[in-house]
Amino acid sequence: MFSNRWRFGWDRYTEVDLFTDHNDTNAETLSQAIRAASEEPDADGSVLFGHLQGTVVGLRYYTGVVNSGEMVGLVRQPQNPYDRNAVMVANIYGNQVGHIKKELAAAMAYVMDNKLAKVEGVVHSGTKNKFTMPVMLSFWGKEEKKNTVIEMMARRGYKLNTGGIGQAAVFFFFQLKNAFDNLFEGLMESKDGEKEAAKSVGTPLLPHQKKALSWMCARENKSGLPPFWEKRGELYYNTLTCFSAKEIPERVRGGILADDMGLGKTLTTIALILTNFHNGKPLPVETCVSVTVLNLYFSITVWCEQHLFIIKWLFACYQEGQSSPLKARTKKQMPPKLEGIFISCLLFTLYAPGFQEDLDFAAALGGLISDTGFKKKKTSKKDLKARATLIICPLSVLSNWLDQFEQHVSANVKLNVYLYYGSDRNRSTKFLSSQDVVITTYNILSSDNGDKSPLHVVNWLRVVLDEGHIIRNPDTLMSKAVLRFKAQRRWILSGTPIQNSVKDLWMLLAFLHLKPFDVREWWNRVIQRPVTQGNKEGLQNLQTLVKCITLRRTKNSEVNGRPLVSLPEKTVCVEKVELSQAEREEYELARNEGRNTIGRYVSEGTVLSNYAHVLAILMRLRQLCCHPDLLAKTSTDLGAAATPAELRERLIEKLRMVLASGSDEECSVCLESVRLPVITHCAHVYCRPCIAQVISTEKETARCPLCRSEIKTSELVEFPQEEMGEENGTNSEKWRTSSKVQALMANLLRLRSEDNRIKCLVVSQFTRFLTILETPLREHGFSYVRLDGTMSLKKRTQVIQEFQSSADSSPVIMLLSLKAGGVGLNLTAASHVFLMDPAWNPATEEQCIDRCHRLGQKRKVCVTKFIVKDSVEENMVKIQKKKQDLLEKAFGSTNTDRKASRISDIKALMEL
DNA sequence: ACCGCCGGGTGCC
DNA sequence: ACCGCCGGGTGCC
Repeated sequence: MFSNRWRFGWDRYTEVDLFTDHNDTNAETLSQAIRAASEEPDADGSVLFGHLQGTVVGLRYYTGVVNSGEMVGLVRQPQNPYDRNAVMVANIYGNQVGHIKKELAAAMAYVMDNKLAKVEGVVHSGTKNKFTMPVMLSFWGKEEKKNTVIEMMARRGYKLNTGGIGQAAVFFFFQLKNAFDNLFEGLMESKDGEKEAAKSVGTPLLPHQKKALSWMCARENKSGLPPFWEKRGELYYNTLTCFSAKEIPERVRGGILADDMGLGKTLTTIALILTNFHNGKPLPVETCVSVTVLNLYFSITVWCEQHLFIIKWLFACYQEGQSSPLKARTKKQMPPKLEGIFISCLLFTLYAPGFQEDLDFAAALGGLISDTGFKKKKTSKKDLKARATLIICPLSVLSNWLDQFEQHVSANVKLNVYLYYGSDRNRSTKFLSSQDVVITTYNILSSDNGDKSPLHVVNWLRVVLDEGHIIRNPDTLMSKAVLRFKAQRRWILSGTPIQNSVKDLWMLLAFLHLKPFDVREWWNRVIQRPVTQGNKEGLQNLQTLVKCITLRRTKNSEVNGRPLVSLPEKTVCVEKVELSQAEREEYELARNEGRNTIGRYVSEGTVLSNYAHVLAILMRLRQLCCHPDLLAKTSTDLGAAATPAELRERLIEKLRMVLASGSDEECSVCLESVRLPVITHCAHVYCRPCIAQVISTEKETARCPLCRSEIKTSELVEFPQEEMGEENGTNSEKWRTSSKVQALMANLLRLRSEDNRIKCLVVSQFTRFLTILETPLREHGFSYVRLDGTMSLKKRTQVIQEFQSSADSSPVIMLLSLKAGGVGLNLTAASHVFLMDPAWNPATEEQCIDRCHRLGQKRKVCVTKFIVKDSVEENMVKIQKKKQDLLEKAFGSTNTDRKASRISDIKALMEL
């Protein structure tokens, strides 16, 4: 019988399958096939064409089983020797279940091979017999392919059931975003208790850091069931995919630490590395103490009679140790009886200077203590030899990691940290594996790609992705590289795990090997599509999933009723500024003019279609509040454009006007400040991805969210690249002051007279205003630096370093553009913040203030907001308050609400 | 495998 | 006996 297997090869002898355990090898290739099949371009714009009841045949030849309700994967098998149209059916873990019946397979093969549709299967009723079973197929694809596919299938006698397919509701990002904000909130409750860090961690941990450490250790050590798995009788059952397995599903060892910036993710990670080695023991590290002991041994043969026997014993052990494969470090725990001698030895070193180091002996001694003193438990399914933790971070924080290791690891502990960076980096895998920590950057990763890259050969104990949201795009080289690491434990550190949409999460879960969602198809079907279609259940599942693997605390979180971190007091005061006679006259003129125009729009009901103009009017007023010279000279009206080129020119001009001032223009789709701005033919500005999303969802019927004019992707106008970041020289022939400038200078001079080392942030949305402010600062001899969005990364870090320096010569003022820099910016050297002009979005202001009011701030922080009396600014502040209220109860607000509130905002601003 | 399909055996009722 | 019917053999692609 056994030989039949070979003789008959592909033949139909059932023995073949009974003898072969292809669960492992075949499942892997099938999984790969499914993965490959679903790694097609994003299925985002897909619509459901229809359903079809099909049949899976040949069940008896395969080992894969399917439960009622379980999803299955459909993979084309063009190489099948019996039928080149074959479509294989596999379960979630990639075990083959059977084939699609051949006539249906022939029809499907055409559709699948020509990428007309993606076909998905669900087995609704359980297996009635051993030979075939029904499968519900659904066809998904681009709207324009829909009819082709339906006709195609109909011609072969398969009528797609298109009934009951409702048009998916169009959900804008912000509605999801609200849900996401919630998604990552409150992930703190009832996690584990606190855990003390190993002794080698030199910095005492704060309570919330001990909690994080405890949670992280538990995530690495405990072997409970992963999310959505439960035990049902003898089987493990996945409640989402309805898949069940005999073996306990592999648990994700790791997760996402999504604490807010400044709560000490780095320190906690360092503590984790030192505290949780194999079997929950601390990382064995060399300590100077042990080295000293050996020095002693070699330097003095007879030192103290009462210790001689121990030294002899140690030496004996050392020799014995030579023959056993010992861990080459001193474990932190040592037998109590030895502690005495270690201390004695330490004391002795004070009297016996000039010893040579002998690391070999130290290493052996260390190994001996752990291996002979404490017998290791043989619990290892895992590779206990894995030692090194690989940390990948953006270049900008690399030095921070090195500093933090320096700072937080006890002085007497020697931790091997290798910086895998630069062209002469050590590529020896043996060397890398032997390190305690290897640090590298995402850039190195994308160049050090390929299977033979040293980073991909090493068996890591742990891989940590700092600022892990960097890999959210799965198409990048580094994302692909990150998935191929061999590691036992995987962590993602990120303050902002979701930036735009659910899609951002997939890469993170794939990196963590959260099965089955590491295969894109299952993720798309179970989470992404339900969620983007606004399915409550999908969102709930996502929430559960995230909750299981994420720890997130914000600066405002509380533990046992006490704030996580206590920051110095922060006071915010508003300083009302009176305009001068001349300024007031100019302002009133502009205001009346604008008020008339907007009033007309309001009564005509055309506010939203003239939105760009309304914004321009408001901008003009806001600029007048700061400084008369801020006014943009160019202000062409969008009249009837003669030619397309002319229209384009005018649109660009509009866009330039909105952007040039550096104001915080907000996209009406995502309600964030615009990224990659584009302007529509109706002159409304959006982020390109946001408006592209709207257009792709609504297709031909797409309309501008603000004015409902028809919009097309081809008609979106971008800002010409060469003009980006171009900063026109100020027309500073004759500089003049303004009331706001005066108010600021009065404050700065007063502060300097109190303490000339007080550092201030001076913040404006208008970069040109910052330029104007430079003149009086120079005149009064203030040393200042400037940070705005136009500066290169290198320049930025340099400026920040200068400003943060405590040297007497360091600048005391930073001119800061409101939007410049990421959230990570650390400007704790400043204790005073001057906000020169109110922002539309109060969160932007908060974020800016938080750059100095954050962990590390030692002084009280004083924030001054300058607001011009009787002006648009005062009204903006009122609306800000209202917006904040709205934001707090963010859920339930619909797009129409937002539009209505926008119109009423504008009316309020103009006091109409 | 409680079906369908195939092909050989068979042939009034 | 160029059909129908019966019953055994058989069975994914």
